[in-house]
Amino acid sequence: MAYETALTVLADPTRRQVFERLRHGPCPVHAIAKGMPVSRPAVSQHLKVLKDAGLVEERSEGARRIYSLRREGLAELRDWLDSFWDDALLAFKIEAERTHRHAKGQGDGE
Amino acid sequence: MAYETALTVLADPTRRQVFERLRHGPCPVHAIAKGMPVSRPAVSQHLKVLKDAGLVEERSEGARRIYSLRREGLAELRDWLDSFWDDALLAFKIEAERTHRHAKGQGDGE
DNA sequence: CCGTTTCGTAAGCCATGACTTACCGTAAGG
DNA sequence: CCTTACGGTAAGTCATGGCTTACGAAACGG
Repeated sequence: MAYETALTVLADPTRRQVFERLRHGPCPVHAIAKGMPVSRPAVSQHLKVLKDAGLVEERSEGARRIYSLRREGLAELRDWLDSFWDDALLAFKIEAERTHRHAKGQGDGE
Repeated sequence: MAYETALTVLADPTRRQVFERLRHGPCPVHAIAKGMPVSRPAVSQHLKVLKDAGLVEERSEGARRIYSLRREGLAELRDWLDSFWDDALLAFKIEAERTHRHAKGQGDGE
């Protein structure tokens, strides 16, 4: 799953709350919904989105669906963030070069 | 700035595009807007949001405002992501304990 | 000085998506 | 069986927020 998906999905506060609720460990839907400011169907909808994004996984246990965290779903987002630090040095180098030949006239880029 | 802010702000595709545009280096507004699917005012609005979130910074240079990346703005989000890996071991340990005394009756949590 | 470039802000429109209630299956249990 | 717990899905409402056009203000250039 692309980092864009994780970003979009985790942007919603309620959905993030659902997600964080699963840090403690696997949990059935009704238990997640309890202590949450929204209705149970709303939680179900959030869980579906989280599952489609690969951020949680679901297993059936009789009548209940037990949801649990999928930390690998965060991997791509983490990598994306890391990539910014990677090219920090690169950007610095480029800017240093530019400064050297103090090109002022066409410095706007693009 | 809290990680929630970075998450919310970077969730929008267009705004993310603006943000990524600055990876190459500082850039005035009109240059960012060029080659973007939206109008210049839209870009300005995105830049304001990004600035308020501490993800970019702005410096005046004559009539133009030069925007540049602020990688520190991503730090909290990175830490938040990292924290999930931190408690992965912890959760594993807890679950292991639970399995040991095979507590079945009150396993639902909460 | 007047026109042009650069940019921010205001107002208004409209699509997206989060939430609700209502309903329908399935499993457990008397 | 019939009832109750559990949970997914549908339909409809409504607020959030991203986009546009229009305008105003500051610097630059002839």
